[in-house]
Amino acid sequence: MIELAVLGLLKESELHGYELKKRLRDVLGPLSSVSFGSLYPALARLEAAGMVKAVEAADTAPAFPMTGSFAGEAAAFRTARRLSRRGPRGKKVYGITEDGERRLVELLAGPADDDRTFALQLVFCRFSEPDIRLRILRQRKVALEARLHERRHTIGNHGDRLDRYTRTLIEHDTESTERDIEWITRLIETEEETPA
Amino acid sequence: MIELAVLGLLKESELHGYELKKRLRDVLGPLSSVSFGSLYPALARLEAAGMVKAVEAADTAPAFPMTGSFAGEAAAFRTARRLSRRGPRGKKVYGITEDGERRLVELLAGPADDDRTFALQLVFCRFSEPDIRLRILRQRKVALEARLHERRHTIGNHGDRLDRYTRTLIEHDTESTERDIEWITRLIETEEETPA
DNA sequence: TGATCGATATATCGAAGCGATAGGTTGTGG
DNA sequence: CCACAACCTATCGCTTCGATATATCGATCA
Repeated sequence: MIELAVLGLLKESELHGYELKKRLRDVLGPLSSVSFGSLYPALARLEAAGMVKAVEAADTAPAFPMTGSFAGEAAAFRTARRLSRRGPRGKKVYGITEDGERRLVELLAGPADDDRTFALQLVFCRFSEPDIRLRILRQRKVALEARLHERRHTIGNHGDRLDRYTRTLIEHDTESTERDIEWITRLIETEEETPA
Repeated sequence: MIELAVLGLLKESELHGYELKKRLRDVLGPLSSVSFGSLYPALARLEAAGMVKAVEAADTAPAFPMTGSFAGEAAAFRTARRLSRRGPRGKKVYGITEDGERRLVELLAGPADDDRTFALQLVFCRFSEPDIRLRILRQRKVALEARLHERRHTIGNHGDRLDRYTRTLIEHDTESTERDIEWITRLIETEEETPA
C-alpha cells in the first residue's frame, strides 16, 4: 500500500518525507492517509531494497545567512556537514530508481485488496499502459459487485432479525456500493472510448 | 475498535470466537471485518482485563440429533467428556462481565475516529441512552462535514493541476460524503422525532 | 534584540492490526 | 471407512498507527 504510494509520488517528482505525506493526504483524504510511523520505515525499506535513493537536494537556497557570531558560524558549519545527501534544513530528498519504476508498474497491475490500494492505482494509472488501466477498472468493478452480492445475501438471510440501526446502516452501505459501481462503469466506458 | 465490537456482540449473547467473527462480517461487511490475528489476542486481552470471561457452555442444543448409528452415539459421548469450560467441539464460549458492560457504555459514547468505529457505535447504540444516541449521530455529522470541507479545499487549491483520474476520484468521493451527510441528517431527524 | 509561537521536518517506540498458516474437530458424501 | 469440507482456536512475522521526542525555520511582537 505505502509502497505504491511512495513510488507513485516519487515517479512524479523528487520529494522528502514530509511533503510526501502532505501530497498523499490531498489524494487519499485526511483519513486513510499514512502516518509518519509507517512512512519513514517504509522509505527506509524501499531505500534498502534499492527502489528509492536519497538524492542531492537541488538546494534552491544557496545563501547561508551569516550570523556573525562564532556560535552561529559553528552551527552553520555543522549544518553544512550534514548536507551531503540532504537539502536545506536537514531535508532528505528521495528519488525513484529504475528498480523502483519496475516495481511501480508491477504494483499498478497487481490486485487491489482494499479501497485505498485501488484509489492509489487509479491516481497513478497514467504511468501504465491503456490495457492495464482497463484491467484495474474492471477488477474494481468485479470486486464491488461481489461486495454488493454479499450484502444482499446478508439482508436476505437475517434482514428481518436485524435491529433498526443495523438495518439502515447496511441499506445505506448497499446503496453506496451501487453508486460506486455506476461510477466505475462510466469510467470504464470513457476509457474504452478513448483512442489508443 | 475490536474492543467495542466484541463487547457489543457479547452483550447481545454469549459467543465463541469464530461466531463472533461471522457476525462481525455480516455487520461490517466482508472487508473491514476483523481477522483472527486480531480477534483472539483481543479476546485474551479483554479476558485478562476482566471484561469478558469464559462461561460454561450452556449447551443450548439439548437435542443431539441421534444418528442412529453406533459411531454417532460414540462420537457424541466422546464430545460430552471434553467439556469443562468449553462448549461442544472445543468451542470456548465468552460472556460479558459487569466491568465489560461499563466499558461498553464508555466506548459507545466515546469518539469515533474512523468509519468502522462509527458503524459499530451505530449497531450497538440501542444499548445506550437516547441522548447518547443523538450525540453519536451528531458527532458523525460534524466529522463528515469536516471531511467534505477539506475535500472542497483540496479541489479549490489545486483542482486544475490534478490529472483526470485523480480528479474524478476526488469528485466521486466528495459526492459520496455528501450522500452520507444527507443520510445521517435523516437519521438524526428520525431520532429526534422518536418519543423518549 | 530576543522571546516565543506555529509550521516544517525526521525519527522512533509500543501497541495493535493483518494475512498466512498450522493445528485439531466434526459432519458429509462416496 | 476414508477423504474432504467446514468449523474452531491459536500463533507468527510484518506492517501500520498514534504518540512522542527533537530540532530548525519564519514570522510576530514586546
